[in-house]
Amino acid sequence: MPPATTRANPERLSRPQQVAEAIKSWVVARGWGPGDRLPSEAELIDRFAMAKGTIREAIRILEAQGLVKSRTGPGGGVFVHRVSEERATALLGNYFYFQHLTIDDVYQIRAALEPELAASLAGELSDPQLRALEDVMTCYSEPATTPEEERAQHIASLRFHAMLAEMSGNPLLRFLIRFIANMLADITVSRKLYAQPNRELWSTGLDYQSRLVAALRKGDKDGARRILAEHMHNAHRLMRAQETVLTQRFLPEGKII
Amino acid sequence: MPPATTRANPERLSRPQQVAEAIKSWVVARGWGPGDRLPSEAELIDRFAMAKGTIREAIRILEAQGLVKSRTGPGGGVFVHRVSEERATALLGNYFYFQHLTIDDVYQIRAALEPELAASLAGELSDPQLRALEDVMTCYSEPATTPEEERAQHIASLRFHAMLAEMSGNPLLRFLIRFIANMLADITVSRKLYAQPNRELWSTGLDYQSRLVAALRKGDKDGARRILAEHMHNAHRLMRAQETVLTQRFLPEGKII
DNA sequence: CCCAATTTGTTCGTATGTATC
DNA sequence: AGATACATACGAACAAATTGG
Repeated sequence: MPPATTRANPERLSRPQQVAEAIKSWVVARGWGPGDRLPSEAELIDRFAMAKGTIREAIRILEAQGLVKSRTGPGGGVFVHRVSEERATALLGNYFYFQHLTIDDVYQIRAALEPELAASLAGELSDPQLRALEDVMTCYSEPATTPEEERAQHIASLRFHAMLAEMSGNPLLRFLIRFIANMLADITVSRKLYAQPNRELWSTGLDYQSRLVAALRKGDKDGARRILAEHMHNAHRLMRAQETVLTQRFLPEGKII
Repeated sequence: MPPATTRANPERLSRPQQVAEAIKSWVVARGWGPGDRLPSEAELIDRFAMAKGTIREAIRILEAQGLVKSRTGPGGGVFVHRVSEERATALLGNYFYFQHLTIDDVYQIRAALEPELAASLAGELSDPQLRALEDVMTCYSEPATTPEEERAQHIASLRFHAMLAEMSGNPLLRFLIRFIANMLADITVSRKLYAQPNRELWSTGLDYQSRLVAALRKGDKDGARRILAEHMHNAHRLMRAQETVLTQRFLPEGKII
């Protein structure tokens, strides 16, 4: 059993949970991977000597974690599935739903991670990749005239960062930056009604990003790091000034960015 | 649109999934929080006009995500539950089970985050907190004589970092560092049998950590940042030298650190 | 200590939906 | 179109756990 090293805590697992854990152990022990088929419902009922409902609940647990997918029909069944980034993002988002994150919290992380990302990508990107980044920048080549437009530009700007992360060869860095960008994109900006679009946010953001792409193309690691560090510092300052608040809601599974 | 030969819309949700999403929406819309009770199984069966099994599967989905807990008996029921750090760690670990993380990947993140953590804590810790850190350090005040002992010291050293993270007021930073420490603690060190315990790892690690605690006590932010940065750089180098490999396995839900 | 009420947990039999051949 | 193989859903009954009298 997976928690063979079960903790002293006498917290018992329900039977479906036990079955789910047992199946996970099978998968690991037998080296099964994405696409491999688990025993059919009927077989599982036999092997575990449990009722159909119990087995089905176990499958649901694994499915909710993103570890399996099931298909009906002949040749169907339950299959091991690589946990998707969307699922992982949604599940981790559930955790932070109950934490109170502030703008400061989020930007402390961004300020630490994103410059590192930029440095690691400098000189490593292909021309199509660099052009793809420039394409996103065209979404905000003109200053926004309404708060709605500005919000759309803000999201596009976050997509720029998510795309940058996507190009990293480090899966951990990639996930973390994209996760944070998704959280920020999911924010509703609470702003006084008379507030005008922030031209400074637009112009400095655009300036930073074009300088960044230039540094990336040149292979200037230190420059890229420094530019993004400044960018983060500035974005943090401007976000705070706008009294942006992080609203608490469950992230939908579909990715925004 | 593509002909019928292509697979049917994969976005279709099964009924239990629909119910689970609907319940999540209720919780958010009505502002329910941890401890609040969901309608009973019987009520849900009525409201959704679905069979008991279907409703139960929906509850299981929410439970697998760590969002609810259920209790039997009078006064029992299904209750909204704050997603625990352990659960979030296990769920996110499932995602990285299918990614191939290298030591380099992990240390790129540690090198970016941990110095920032140290700087933010300098001068902010109470005497009991600083003493707690020093207590953990006593676990490796003597050099290890066997590979097993060295492994135990390595884990204790990771606990030091996890404790440090625990003291941060930033929930995001706290989670990320503890998550990574847990992953590293879960690693099995694959080492040639004739390899001797690495005295250098021990002595430099101990030295760094005591200098760090001193800087934290003194409130020397820049010093703390620099010490931890050097520490990470060195640990990275030594881990690579030892040909440590990241084994892929599902993290058990119980926290190691 | 037992009993009764309440609520989730489990079982079984049957029927339906869906994809493949 | 029909047969087959699989998951999906339903409903009624029973079991187990917890609380309070």
